Amino acid sequence: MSIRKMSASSGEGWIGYSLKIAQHRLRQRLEAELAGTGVSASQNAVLLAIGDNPRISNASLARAAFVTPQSMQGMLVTLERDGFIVRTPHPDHGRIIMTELTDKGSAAAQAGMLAAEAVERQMLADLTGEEARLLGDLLRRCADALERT
Amino acid sequence: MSIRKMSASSGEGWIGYSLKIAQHRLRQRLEAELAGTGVSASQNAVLLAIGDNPRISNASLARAAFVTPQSMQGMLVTLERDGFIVRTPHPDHGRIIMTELTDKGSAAAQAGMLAAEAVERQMLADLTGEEARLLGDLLRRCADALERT
DNA sequence: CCTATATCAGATTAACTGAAATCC
DNA sequence: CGGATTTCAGTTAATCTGATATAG
Repeated sequence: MSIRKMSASSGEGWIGYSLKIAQHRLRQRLEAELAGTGVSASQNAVLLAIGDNPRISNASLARAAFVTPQSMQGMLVTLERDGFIVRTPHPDHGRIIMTELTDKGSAAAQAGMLAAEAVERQMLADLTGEEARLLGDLLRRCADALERT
Repeated sequence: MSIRKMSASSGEGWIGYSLKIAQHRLRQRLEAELAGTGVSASQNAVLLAIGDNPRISNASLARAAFVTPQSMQGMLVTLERDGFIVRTPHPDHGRIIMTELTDKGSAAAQAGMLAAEAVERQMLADLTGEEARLLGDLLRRCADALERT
């Protein structure tokens, strides 16, 4: 019952497939690298975003991550429950809640940053600097092309 | 409460980030394109794999998709419930169950194929043929590099 | 006995829609 | 009133680990 080829329609030829595989492996490697820190790859991305934009609101975070406010809300609830962030109401604006990293969150973000760097390095290990730069450029152009309605 | 920049650690500079965004948009566009067919992008990938490998087993499918047999099992249960596939025991081998597309499943796979082609075309719209070929090559080399333990 | 296959049970994560309350 | 923000409630998809049964 071997896998004969997975040819034609379902696979290898498509660049979209290569994109999916590369991203899948990148995520798996990052999850493995983050195993000790107690945060997932997704949570790590959120922590890094908060570290760069202290006191950011849930709605802003959601927009930045291209998800609904409800989805981001779910992640923030978990991160707060686990002590990585604190959320305090905005002093002036009654509805907005500011999200900041705790010490634990900062430490996790720091470690996550190193993990992300290590995985990125591994991913690009076989590419020249020029090839890496080109890859980033091509990916951004693909993302832009996909955004057009 | 604008997003000022999302600079440094959390974003734009990283190729891993560009990879994630490109794949995210690709998936979103494909989901939109598949909206009428009643299958998700993940389900579509499974249908195409079955179309290419009739009578494939769950375990083989799982290996091909890099997920656990349990995960694939869940997808197959849903696809069978919705009438896209039929699963019949292997005549000789008692344990193996063969998965095949129904007429409905074949039609969905056909439509999904066209949708995937359309989205791939849009993604590559701004790239030359040579650039597209190069992108595929670079992505495969990244995926290979990430596979090394 | 060992391996592969299928499946059940349970848990988690991350996403969604819909609805409601609150603020500016 | 309109738009933005937060949050609750419910749902779904897709993943995981662990345990079980069976076939070869």
